[in-house]
Amino acid sequence: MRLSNLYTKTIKNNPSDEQSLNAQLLIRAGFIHKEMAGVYSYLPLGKRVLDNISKIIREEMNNLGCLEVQMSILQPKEIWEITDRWDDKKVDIWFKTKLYNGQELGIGLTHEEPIVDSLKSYIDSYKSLPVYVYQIQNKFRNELRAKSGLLRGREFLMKDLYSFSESQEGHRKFYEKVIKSYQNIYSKLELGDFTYRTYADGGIFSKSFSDEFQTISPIGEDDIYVDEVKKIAINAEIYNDLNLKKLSLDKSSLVLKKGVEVGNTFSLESKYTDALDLYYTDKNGHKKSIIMGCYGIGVSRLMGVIAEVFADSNGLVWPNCIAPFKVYLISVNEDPKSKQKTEVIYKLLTQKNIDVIYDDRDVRAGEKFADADLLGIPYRVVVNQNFEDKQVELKHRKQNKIEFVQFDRLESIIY
RNA sequence: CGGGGAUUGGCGCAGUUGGCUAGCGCGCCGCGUUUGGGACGCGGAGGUCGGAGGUUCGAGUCCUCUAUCCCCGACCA
Repeated sequence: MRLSNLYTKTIKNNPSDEQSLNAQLLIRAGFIHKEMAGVYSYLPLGKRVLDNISKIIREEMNNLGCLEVQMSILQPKEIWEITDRWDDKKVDIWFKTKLYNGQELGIGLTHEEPIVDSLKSYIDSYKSLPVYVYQIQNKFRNELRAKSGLLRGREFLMKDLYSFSESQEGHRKFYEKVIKSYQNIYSKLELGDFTYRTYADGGIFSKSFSDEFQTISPIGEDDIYVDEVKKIAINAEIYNDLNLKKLSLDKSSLVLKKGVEVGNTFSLESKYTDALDLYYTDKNGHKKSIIMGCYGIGVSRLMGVIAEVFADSNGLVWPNCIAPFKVYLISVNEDPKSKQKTEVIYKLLTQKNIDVIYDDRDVRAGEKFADADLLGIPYRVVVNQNFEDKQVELKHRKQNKIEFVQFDRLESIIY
């Protein structure tokens, strides 16, 4: 993409209506636009990051044999009344609306009820189980207080996976596979070293713990006790002697930290499936309950967390795999032929399917460097006099040193 | 929902004890000089001060109500 083609632009001042680093930088760099408190639009650059994160999650889900669906945002109230989750006194974060005929509708805040309800049309026998189905969609929650930029919004992108198993053993096995898969996702996003599987309250439906994935950051809302050796943690909400014993955690090796919940997995037993009358018939012809699990990852929240934790004083720093572009290509004005040469390189890189932003603006080099840094593009390539020897200047966003490499080698360095 | 802070061109801000044509920086447009870390000069465009009501000869400055945003707390299937 040519920068001259990008309608967004960077700004030097932090917006006055945002305190959190992630929102400040993402707005300054033109990744997101604030519509109202807790509601953001994703601009061309931000959309690419969001899609790249989704892609990584999607790959992992597909590897587990999960199937992606797109569910409706508008929800009929009847199915929610069955599980007693329609009443505002029970679930106080609903956005609701009405048809002209007066029929009440909910704006999807989660999708357990509708997915279970829809499966009734297809699941009746043990032969059709298990079912693993996921969605990556916007969810809407009327939070009393939106905060921290992308970390707690009223409209946000979320991946939710729902599993339906015929037995506890089957469920348990799959559940642990999802945990593994989540760990892969956080590793790929370069958050692995400081994202902890964290035991948390299982909720009213479950005797067991639920699992949260908490990324350590001062901006986090959760207090968690971390065992840095065992690489697990326990949420302060359930921190007590009994639970420590259950989890064989030793008080003396736990450190209190702030965490951002970037994922959550629940065992739901058969609470929703029973309630909504989704059963299956086993080999012996007996009607049996279906064991359900749900597994969420906040995609837009992850974008905020990553922006937040990797940023430096010059701006954003994206991990390679989710950066909106891999290369920020710059021509310099001191060399009169630089622009022509850069055009050539731009075309070559593009042909090789490398995502590159070509800063073709007629501005001074310093401004381009500053923007390259602010946008957090992993590789900066500058074309100057050295190109006569097929050399271009290469700089990694995360490092300060500049190296000169043969143009042909770029492809092997950039991935 | 309780407490605190904020709201003035696109963005960030300043506006004395109410006083005459509401300023500054960034950005934007034009011309010129520059050209490796957000250059500089000159010339422009652009705001009626979140909204409503009130006090006053006179309100961005005072009063009342209200909306929105941020932070802390409560809350977070």
